[in-house]
Amino acid sequence: MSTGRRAADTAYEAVRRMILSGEAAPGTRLGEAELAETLGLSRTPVREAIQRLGADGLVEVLPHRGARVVLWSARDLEEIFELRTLLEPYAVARAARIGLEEPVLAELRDLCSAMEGAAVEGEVALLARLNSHFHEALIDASGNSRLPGMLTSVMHAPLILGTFHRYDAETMARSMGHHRELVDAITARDPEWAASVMRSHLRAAAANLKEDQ
Amino acid sequence: MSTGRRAADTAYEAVRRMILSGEAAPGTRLGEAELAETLGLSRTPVREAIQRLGADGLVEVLPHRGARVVLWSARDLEEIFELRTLLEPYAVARAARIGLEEPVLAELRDLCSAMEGAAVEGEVALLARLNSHFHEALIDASGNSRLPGMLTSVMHAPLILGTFHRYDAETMARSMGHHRELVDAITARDPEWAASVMRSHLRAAAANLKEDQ
DNA sequence: ATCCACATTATTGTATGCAATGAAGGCGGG
DNA sequence: CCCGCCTTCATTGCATACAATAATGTGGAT
Repeated sequence: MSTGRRAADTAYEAVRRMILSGEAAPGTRLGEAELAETLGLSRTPVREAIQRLGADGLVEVLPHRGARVVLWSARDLEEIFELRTLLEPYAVARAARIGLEEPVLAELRDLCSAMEGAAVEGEVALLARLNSHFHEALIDASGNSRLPGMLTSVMHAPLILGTFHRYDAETMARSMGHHRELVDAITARDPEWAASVMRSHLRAAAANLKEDQ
Repeated sequence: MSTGRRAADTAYEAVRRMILSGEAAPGTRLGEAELAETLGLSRTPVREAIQRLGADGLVEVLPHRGARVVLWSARDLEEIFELRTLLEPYAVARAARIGLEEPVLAELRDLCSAMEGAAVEGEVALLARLNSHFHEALIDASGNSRLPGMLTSVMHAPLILGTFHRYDAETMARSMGHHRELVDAITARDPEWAASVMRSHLRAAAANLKEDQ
């Protein structure tokens, strides 16, 4: 990935990072002038960045009224997990059918190990990041070049972060187990197996989210 | 839908229309200054419009090198139809489960009639427009507010247009039949039926596309 | 005291000028 | 004659000034 040298890219990444890290909480107003000053840029690239984030579904832009970091309702989470339940099993089934190169499989296994480590240490933020990385890698491996773009709007880390925070030890272990099983299913080139595990993985996450909110 | 009074909206709709109507053919370069002059605006709102179209997947923007109307490869079509085959059956199943108000069903039936008329008259462009409208209505009826946005990038009329152009009389009649059956399945509140018909509808379209390219 | 109208103000939307980047063409060397 | 470098040019990217809009606060009337 090229470190975009355009100011608009800088702004995009900076604001995105603010949102994903939680520094800019949901509902926060994103004033163009304020951001521009903070980032040492003019309003033009900041404006472009905000629009892009709007297209990503991370901020809500109202004409003549500025932009705010989106607030997720219970219904939003429900919708998001339903769409993921539809698309991600498809992605891993495709990946399993195509078959992945050994280096890619190794990378996935490494991510599993790293996630297990983070889970044990209780480093939830790191875990959320690694988890996103893992899912993104699988989606990329599907061979459908449109899938990653389609899922960006429903794969935002704040959601996942919220998910992990609520996990007890058993649920966490189960989730980590799903990851391993997923890689094994793909390695075995069994699309049905892979898709089923992914469905379980996502429904388990959705159930956990539902139960306490 | 409000007729956006912002210049950026005007530009967005104008350029979008150029592309969807075929006035701006795939591969056409979209110069900011040129468009701005044509539309009687400055480059700023035109730029915003182009970015939005880029997010929609209608134009390809290369840093420092401008924007072009996207060119669809056979692989792109394959990917698109696979994703539609995943998402649209889900949408109609949901619609069937929820159940639609009679006025909505009536509107869908009217669309069927209008499409049948256009098909008989050979008005392919009109048919494509009505068809898009029909599918969009179904997607909106799914009750998942994220689905429409997700599908915009794969529901662009030029593709559909190309599809209808190749249809012979029998294939066309079958396609129109699918539409009617879809509405009936939803009216009967049978999710499985609705989803199956939609899958057939889309696979038939994909097969037709494949066969002659 | 409450409500409405109006002026004020903060912020977004648009235009324009300048800077920076990439492409094209010409010039010189091999 | 062909290849590579350098200059030139068109176009995008960015900054800033100005215009338009919506929110806010104030004053007066009921």
